[in-house]
Amino acid sequence: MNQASQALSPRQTEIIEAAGIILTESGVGGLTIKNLAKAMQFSEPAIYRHFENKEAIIVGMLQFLAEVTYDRYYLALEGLTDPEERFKVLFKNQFQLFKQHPHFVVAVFSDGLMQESEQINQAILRIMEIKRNYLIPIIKDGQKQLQFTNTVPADALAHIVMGAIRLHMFKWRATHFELDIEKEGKKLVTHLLQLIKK
Amino acid sequence: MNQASQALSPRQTEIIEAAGIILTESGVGGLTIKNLAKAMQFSEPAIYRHFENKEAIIVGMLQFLAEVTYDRYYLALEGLTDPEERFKVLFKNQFQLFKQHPHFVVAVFSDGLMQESEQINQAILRIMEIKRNYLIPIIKDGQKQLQFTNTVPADALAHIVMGAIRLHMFKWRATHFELDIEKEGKKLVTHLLQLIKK
DNA sequence: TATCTTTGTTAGTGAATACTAACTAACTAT
DNA sequence: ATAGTTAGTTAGTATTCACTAACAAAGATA
Repeated sequence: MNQASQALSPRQTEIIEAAGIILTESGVGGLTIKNLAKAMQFSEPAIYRHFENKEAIIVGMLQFLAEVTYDRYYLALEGLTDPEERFKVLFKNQFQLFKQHPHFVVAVFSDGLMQESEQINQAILRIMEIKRNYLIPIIKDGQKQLQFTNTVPADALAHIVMGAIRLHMFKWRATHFELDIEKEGKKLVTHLLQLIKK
Repeated sequence: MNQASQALSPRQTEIIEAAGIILTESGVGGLTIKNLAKAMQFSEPAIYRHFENKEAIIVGMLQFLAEVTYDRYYLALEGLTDPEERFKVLFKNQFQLFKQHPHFVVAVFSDGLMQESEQINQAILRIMEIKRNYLIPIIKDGQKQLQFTNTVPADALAHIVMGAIRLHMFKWRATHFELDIEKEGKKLVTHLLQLIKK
């Protein structure tokens, strides 16, 4: 069995993906070892050949999400210099990513996953931090170039922007992924830019 | 036993308050009938003399929160006409309310509460709607009086504002209610106003 | 060929959960 | 006084959950 933060085996990846599908379709309450085993088409104990316990599966999923997020944003922003363009691309990529993997949204918003696991708690906060670490330099850069407003500090702007995006995804999930997250998201990003531009 | 959306008996109110305390201290996972009975200092079956089932307790709590929210904002805004002042007072009141009853925040953010209960889901969305119904007229009024920007539609502004406030409360809960929600909240409201003011 | 490792199986455990059955003491209305 | 209602009790149920023990088959390795 692999250790926590090491590379995942193919089987582990499969299990994590199955967990994601269950999460999307049945919510937190549906994510049981029994359902997971059924989805994998093998017995419950077989799950424990690949993960120490249920917590490790969820942490693995969140860590995988964190890595995918990090890499994806890095690639997308590579070579771009204009703050407004970087801002747009960052969120366009986020919406694309979540559209492809809606269970990521369920995972990040699912409080029930936490319960009493500090590890899971931390993993969720880390994903938010990754986003923040991309966003803050973009905003600061925009402020320096006098494209974005300087009347509000960069971290406050980042808070407002991230709050709006989070709420957007919350609504998307509340509608059972029916609204067009990319189209509506693009509008939201435009509005956000109108507000923060000078 | 009282019906769902009727006035609560004193005992029901006590149970709901106990549920709130448990929610704050132990999270969603801690909110069991056993713990609730222990907090009430009587046996588990006695709970069922006052509520049909666990779902009814949670729905009762959320409905109570909705009513308190609605009444409180109404009183606070009574007589005020200036949009900026109404905006400030609305959120000041919200922060005060949540500071007094931190479990409300846990309840509203707790996805685990939902699981498969459409009733609970609806109750949470209704609380958000109440806030929105207060906020939108304030913003529209501010736009009409040319105090707030007209470059972004009122509902988009409301979305951005509510997202920022929600994230603020999320962070407050993530720090186990340690940060000063009122003080930091006031800063956030100032920043929001700086953005949306002409 | 013989042994070890990997990855699956069947069968089952203990703990927790929401909830129920049956009973009872105290209060209340007639 | 009597009968009904309210609000509690003890004891227990069925179900679900994460997880374990013991075993087996297949492939890798010596």
